[in-house]
Amino acid sequence: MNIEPDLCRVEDALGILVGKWKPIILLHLLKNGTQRFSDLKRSIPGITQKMLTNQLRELENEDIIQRVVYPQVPPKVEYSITEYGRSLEPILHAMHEWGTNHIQHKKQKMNESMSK
Amino acid sequence: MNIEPDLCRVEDALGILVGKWKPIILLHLLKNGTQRFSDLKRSIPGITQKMLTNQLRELENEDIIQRVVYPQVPPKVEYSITEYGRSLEPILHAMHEWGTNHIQHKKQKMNESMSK
DNA sequence: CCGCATCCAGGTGGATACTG
DNA sequence: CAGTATCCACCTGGATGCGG
Repeated sequence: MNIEPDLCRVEDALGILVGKWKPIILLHLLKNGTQRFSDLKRSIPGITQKMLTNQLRELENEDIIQRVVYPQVPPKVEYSITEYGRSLEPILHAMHEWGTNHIQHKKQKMNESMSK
Repeated sequence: MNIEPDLCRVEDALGILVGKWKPIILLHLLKNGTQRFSDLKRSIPGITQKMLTNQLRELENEDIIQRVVYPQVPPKVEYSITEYGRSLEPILHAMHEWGTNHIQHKKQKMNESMSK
């Protein structure tokens, strides 16, 4: 891994995952496969239409997800992870594992300082 | 990996890495070991004292780095990665690899759309 | 040498209303 | 059903100056 600012690419990966709803959107698409806009909206409590559209566009621009429009009334738009997008899965998984362990780690620290 | 909002811990890991200078700080400490405040400041072009202090504090609060103050004049403060903090290294490494590949992927997409 | 306080610009995300 | 447009509150991070 190169640490020089111009050669370090950690930020590039980070930038794609960062966004209030991006991880959860990706996890839904990874787990459930192709989903309609309304499916995602229903599955993600609290998200607004604006933000869902916004985050989906950004992921689409990076070629992480695919958007398919069916020209019909009422409209139907399906989203799915691209083959390329799947390459992010190990990273998401590693972060989930680490995060889960981190919760435990913090609890321990808490207890240690309590019992002083 | 659990996808339920309350059980998904991707955000927890992400939150620790997110911050304009956190990845670069961590990479410096991982690569070079213990560093003084002024060492880090010099190694990271563009960072201000305020932000360096700020980001170091946040990492310290999560037990990722350790801060040691030598009570002397002029002051001397050393920062280093904790044992626990090292558990983030695989994730940073994976993100760097992915990011490096992503640059290539984007170039390909560029060329494809150019030659149409 | 290291850190804090203040002030401020810009970006991110939420609420709401409207369109094909 | 899916998306756009507008307005606004908040947060992050940059500039600068002071202090032990």
